[in-house]
Amino acid sequence: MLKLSKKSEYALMAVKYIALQQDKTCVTAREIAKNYNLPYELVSKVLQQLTRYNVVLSIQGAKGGYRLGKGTSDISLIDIISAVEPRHQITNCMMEGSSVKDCDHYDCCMIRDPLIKIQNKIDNLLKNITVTEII
Amino acid sequence: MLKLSKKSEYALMAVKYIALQQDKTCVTAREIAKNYNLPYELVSKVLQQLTRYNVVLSIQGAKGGYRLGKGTSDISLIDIISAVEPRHQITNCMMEGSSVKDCDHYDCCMIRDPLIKIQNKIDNLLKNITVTEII
DNA sequence: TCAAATAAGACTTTATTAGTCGGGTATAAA
DNA sequence: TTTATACCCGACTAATAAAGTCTTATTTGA
Repeated sequence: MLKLSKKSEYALMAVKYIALQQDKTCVTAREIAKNYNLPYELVSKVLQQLTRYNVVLSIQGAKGGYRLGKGTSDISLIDIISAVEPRHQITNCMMEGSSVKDCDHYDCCMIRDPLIKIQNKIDNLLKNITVTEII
Repeated sequence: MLKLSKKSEYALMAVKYIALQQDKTCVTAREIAKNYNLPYELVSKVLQQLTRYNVVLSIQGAKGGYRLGKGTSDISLIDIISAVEPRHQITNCMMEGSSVKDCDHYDCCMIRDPLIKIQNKIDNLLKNITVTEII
């Protein structure tokens, strides 16, 4: 269905929000959730995943929160989406080390090559849009 | 997750299969299902949807089956995918006539415009690949 | 020490996708 | 005119994935 998950949407919103508040030392998950009326737990979870991939960095404890891990022009949309959606591939068979076990038609599949090309094009598309462009 | 549905995969496989058998007057759903070991009912359903959108045309009755509705260079991947997956948009809010009811953050959404641009780029990508290119 | 914040994972609910089934219609050929 | 083969269509079920909730632990500034 080529549909973006809520996680990805929330991640994009969160990163954009943080990017727009760069004057502050950091921004809390609660603030983002409140501002956009999103479930706090999910926003929180998404930010934790973004932290693991260094898209944002976290400051723990009271007065803690999140700030960007790099400059806005160094964060591409693929960084954000793949952080929260590690298996964002359009089909199972194009994941790292995929094989017959991921697909009943691995051997006879006639559409894998074209799909891999499409996957690469979509990835490039998302790679070429940075946070700078969306703020 | 930007993942393609099985329906779309089967549709692509079916169309490619038919395109490769153009010497035959038509190809049955059963033949396609057997050849790729796909569930017949699903292949059948997918072909019916492709028929509605004139991607293929159906010949009813005994000795019936399917053949392409247009030339291979006139069928793009977006034709095939949108036939079986009418709501293939990356988010709900970019469907024809979408409004506040489709999204809790329609009014305050800060990422809609960039996402619409991405949607358009993906659509163009799929529009520019025809069946000719994948056979 | 306390309050506010992140971290992490288990769990539940809901939505979507995938697959199945049954009955209907069309048509070539015996 | 009967039969076999094939498309047509919608309802249903099962499986999977996404979305959301809850609980507990850890960090740290005041």
